[in-house]
Amino acid sequence: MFKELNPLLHSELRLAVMSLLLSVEEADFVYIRQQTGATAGNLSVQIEKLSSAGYVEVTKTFKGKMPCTICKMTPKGVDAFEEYVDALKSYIMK
Amino acid sequence: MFKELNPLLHSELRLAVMSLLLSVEEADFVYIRQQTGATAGNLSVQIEKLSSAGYVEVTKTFKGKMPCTICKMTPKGVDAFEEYVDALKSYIMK
DNA sequence: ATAATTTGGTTTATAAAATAAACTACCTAT
DNA sequence: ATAGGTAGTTTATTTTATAAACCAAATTAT
Repeated sequence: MFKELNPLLHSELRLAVMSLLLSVEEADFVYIRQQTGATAGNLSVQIEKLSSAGYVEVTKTFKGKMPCTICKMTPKGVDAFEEYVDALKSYIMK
Repeated sequence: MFKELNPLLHSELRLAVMSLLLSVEEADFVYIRQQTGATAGNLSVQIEKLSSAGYVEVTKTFKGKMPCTICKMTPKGVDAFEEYVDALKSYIMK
């Protein structure tokens, strides 16, 4: 009847991050923050969750002398996202 | 960029209940429980939330001698659901 | 008849999640 | 040197979801 919704993706901010990364191939912390409107603290926590699930790969570099955290979706992340969208459809399509 | 997701609907069980009620016009507690696989306690809490938001109308009756809680989607609930689905699309359609 | 069991729930307690506030470290301009 | 900004992280608080415990009435078994 209703498919299970991956709780890691069923979160507004994490879903936004994933959606963003799906379309841009790579994005840094500041950009994601701007696009989502999230607070830095919240974003930091949620990216860490996506990272430790293996859905996004996080690389810490520097842009000049400023730290720069780059995020990139993994193939596993793409799969999870697609499965989530598919599951969602069991709720929103009648 | 990303539309806000109504937090009342962005919950697996409440979404399932709403989705169900959208298609059946009216359903009792036991039926919803069967279809969603939820525990009675969880379902009771979530229906109460949908009810106090005015998204579903709850009528307590009896079927024979057994209590029977009937739920029915309200127009406000339909609107909220549609808006939620629309908002979701800002995340899942690229 | 009365004792267990089941049904249809509600209430309360606990676990998990989201969010905000506070903090670190480093840079920049005054 | 200190005041303010950037790029985050950590910690604490609030909210939410879920499960466990409970209740009342009905049913079944003894």
